[in-house]
Amino acid sequence: MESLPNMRLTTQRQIILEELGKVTSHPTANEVYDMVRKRLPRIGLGTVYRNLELLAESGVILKLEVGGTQKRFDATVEPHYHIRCAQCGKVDDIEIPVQEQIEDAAHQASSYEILGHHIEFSGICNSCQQKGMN
Amino acid sequence: MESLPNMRLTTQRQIILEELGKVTSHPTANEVYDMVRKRLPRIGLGTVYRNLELLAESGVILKLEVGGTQKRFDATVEPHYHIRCAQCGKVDDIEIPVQEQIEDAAHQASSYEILGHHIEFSGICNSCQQKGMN
DNA sequence: TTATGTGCAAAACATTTGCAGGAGT
DNA sequence: ACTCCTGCAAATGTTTTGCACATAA
Repeated sequence: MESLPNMRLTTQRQIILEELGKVTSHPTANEVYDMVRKRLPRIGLGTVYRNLELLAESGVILKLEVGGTQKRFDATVEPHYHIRCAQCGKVDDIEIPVQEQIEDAAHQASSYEILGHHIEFSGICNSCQQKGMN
Repeated sequence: MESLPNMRLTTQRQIILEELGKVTSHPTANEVYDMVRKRLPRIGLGTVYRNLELLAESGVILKLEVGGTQKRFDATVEPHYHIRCAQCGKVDDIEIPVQEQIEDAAHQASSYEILGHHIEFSGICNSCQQKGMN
């Protein structure tokens, strides 16, 4: 989990990490591609996917397996939960305490070796609530 | 949420529902397709997708947006949580009490209108634990 | 210098959709 | 009859991969 183990510090890697760090919006790979392309116009989408995957594997970033058709990425690796707008698909952090004790409950209830958990709320975001008013 | 509202009771629909009801394994669309094809060899994969989608929309079945690349489907619509094997991708139910109160916490913490929540544990299933021993 | 990474394009998957013919009600 | 539904195949969207060249260490 140290930073960038076994990995060269390439320009592409660096800029992907920087751009992901700038936003709180949990972008998809394609959105990261768009952000990065403004600074590195010749970068390939494949490179973005490869790097996001590698960075997630080494724990530098988080790969979110939330609802919807695309994976999303998050520069914040500390445990936290998410809420996803059922209307527009946007994903935000939700600041409620991490429920460590439910992993004990899970351990009691299951023969799996428990590694972790994630809570995803679904709801309607502010701007979709607005739009729904007319 | 009543059963099959606004929907014709076609053979395909009926058998998809029956087959999904037989298993507790949260199959993917493709797995449902394989199950159903044994009884209806000429059914199309598109039909399976269309019906799973429709049945999920009307609340007759559950569409699980869990980790992994494929959506999974569940004949049990009562709220419950899942655990996914980090190794083989298998998804099982996990029988811990539904944490209703965290939706109140979420309501306090977010400007979203909260609709629901889901908890997904990750772990290593029995048979993958076995395999890991050698 | 050499293993790792990149750009590009093609391939691989998962899912959706258009359409002409078929079947519930 | 009159919709709604199906099978088929093609299209779409997302992610992965092969390969020749480039580059960080």
